[in-house]
Amino acid sequence: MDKDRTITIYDVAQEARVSMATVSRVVNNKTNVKEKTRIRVVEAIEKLNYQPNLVAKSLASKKTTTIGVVVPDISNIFFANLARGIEDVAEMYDYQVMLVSSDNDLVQEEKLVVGLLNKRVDGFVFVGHEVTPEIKEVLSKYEKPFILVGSEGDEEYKVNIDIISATRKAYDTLVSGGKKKVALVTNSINYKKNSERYIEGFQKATGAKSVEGQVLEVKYKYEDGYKLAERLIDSKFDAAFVTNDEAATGILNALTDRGIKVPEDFEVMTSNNTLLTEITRPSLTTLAYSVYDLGAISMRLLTKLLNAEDVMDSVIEIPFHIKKGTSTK
Amino acid sequence: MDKDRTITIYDVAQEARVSMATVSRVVNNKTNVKEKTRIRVVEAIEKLNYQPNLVAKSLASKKTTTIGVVVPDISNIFFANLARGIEDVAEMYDYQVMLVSSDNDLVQEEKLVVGLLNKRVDGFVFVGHEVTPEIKEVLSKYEKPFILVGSEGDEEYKVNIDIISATRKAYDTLVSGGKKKVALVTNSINYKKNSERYIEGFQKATGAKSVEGQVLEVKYKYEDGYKLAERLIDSKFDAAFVTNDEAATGILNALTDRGIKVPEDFEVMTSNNTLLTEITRPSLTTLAYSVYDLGAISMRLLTKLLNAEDVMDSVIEIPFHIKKGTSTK
DNA sequence: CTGAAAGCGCTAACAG
DNA sequence: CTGTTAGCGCTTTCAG
Repeated sequence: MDKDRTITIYDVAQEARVSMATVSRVVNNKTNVKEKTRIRVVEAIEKLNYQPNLVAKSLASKKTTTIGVVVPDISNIFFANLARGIEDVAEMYDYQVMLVSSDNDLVQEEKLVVGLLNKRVDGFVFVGHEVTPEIKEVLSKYEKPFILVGSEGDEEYKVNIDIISATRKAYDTLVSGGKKKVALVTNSINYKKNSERYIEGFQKATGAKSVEGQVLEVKYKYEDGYKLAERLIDSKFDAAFVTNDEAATGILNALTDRGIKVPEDFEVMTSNNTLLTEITRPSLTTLAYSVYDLGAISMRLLTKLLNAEDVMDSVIEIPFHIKKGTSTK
Repeated sequence: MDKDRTITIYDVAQEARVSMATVSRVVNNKTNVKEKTRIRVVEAIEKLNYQPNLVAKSLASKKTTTIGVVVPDISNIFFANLARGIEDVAEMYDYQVMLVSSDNDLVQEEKLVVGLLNKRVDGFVFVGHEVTPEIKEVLSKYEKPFILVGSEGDEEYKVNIDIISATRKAYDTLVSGGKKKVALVTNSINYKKNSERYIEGFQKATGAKSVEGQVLEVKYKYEDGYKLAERLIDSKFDAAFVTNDEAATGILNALTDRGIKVPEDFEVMTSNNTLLTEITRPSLTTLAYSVYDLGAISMRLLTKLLNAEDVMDSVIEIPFHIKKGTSTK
């Protein structure tokens, strides 16, 4: 009898002179166990230092208590903050998180999702980007619930800010500073549905039927924003509302590096309320809301779905306000 | 016969008129299968759209092809970059990543590790912080390999830069700019072993036996750095080498916000080469190396351990250089 | 090269 | 309140 054998529920059962079923019951906190037996079992568990094998449990119960989190890129500070919120509440509810970055590559993403599905995650939260029809199909085939956070789309479960009204407020603060020609800088290639909302808000704000020529495209990267600044200047814009902090930071720095005074000659506003907005000089005026909460709330919603709790609202809007930095007047 | 039953290896076996064992062999790319049979099986797999249940596989094989990644805080840009490197190579080798943030809370961390262990992850990478003896013990009991990345300690497998020589170079670039009194700003509370190295390097660089009074404590947060600046000024330092970008950024901004000219009156240097170093004005001079690679290399090392490949070096040092920003002369 | 059969460690009726 | 008994879906000897 080798000592290093892994202790199973069966060993505990023997030690406590009960059946495996009873051990299983106390391990899972089922109520129908006599107090005296429970104690005996608990003692046996401690004596043997029993640790449950959760993969066996998963196989038998068809639940893994792990969820998949798909972000475009975990090294982007916005997504990282959001992921942290997800992680913390996952942990509170005893879920583990499998994290993957999709890089906005749809083919890649489908592969990743299938991989997670084969590991039988119980559900998903998709961060910051929509879900393709293909992925939605496989998700529904496996009957796995999923939440969209920080993005738009016609899915059932979503948590986000009200982009349209946020954009209107952003526009208002820009023009109230005396600016005339404001650009909307967004990424409609990788974040299509989100962009559509921003554009819709922008239209409503400007009162124009078409905002063509006023909507500029960026990748959500510092460098990309930096490069875009030139076009902003050439096109005689004097303000920009940017839908991502990294890009906004690039724009801001490029502007000041070229000697353009912010906010005197050009105002810039951003959207994510990350640390970056505090770091730049001038600091960035931003839509303000807790990115962390966005994640936390979406994960909480998912736990409700997984535990068949009532969910009052399948679409949750997070409140926001405008936080003044020195990049606007 | 309901159509929605999940397709198992058994169904495939029937369809292909072979045994489960054979299906298992082709699924796992074993060589000992006749080409003709293999084809029949593959066709059956495609016809039925069979997807393996990886948790069943894990239970039977005692391997999960998932690894645990423990970071202090995924919302810290440095760790997020590192995690991305880990994630990418994990994916290349068909591993999934379970990510947890420990918040430098040792008790919490042990709980998290035990949780991952119960899910039978195959190995760990610990990012940016040491592993307590308690955790090491449980790890060895389960015989799970682990890598330390971005931190020091006496563990077997490590990947990091050479902190001592890095600190010396940092010190040299600071004094070569004409500074006399340079501070080492680090976090020895949460990153003890790492700090010891920095301090050791600092001692060697200054040639002093004691560097007391020159070593200041920060948390690795922007706010914390911001607050610390006052002490730096009061103590008449005119330069600082900071071991974390967020903290360094805080110091830099606090300095300039108080009207102190950087680098004329005060030089600051940082360590992580993250985006933050480019964003600040002046930009930060930093130790330069690929944080992403740090993660990627450590994960690659782990795969070697898991696949029983030869590992030439159990301790890997990543090359680095000094990247001049405008925060030093 | 292929099949039979015994698990992996746990859950979940079902019976008592 | 407790025990018995099938599985969950796959791997892995061991024969042949």
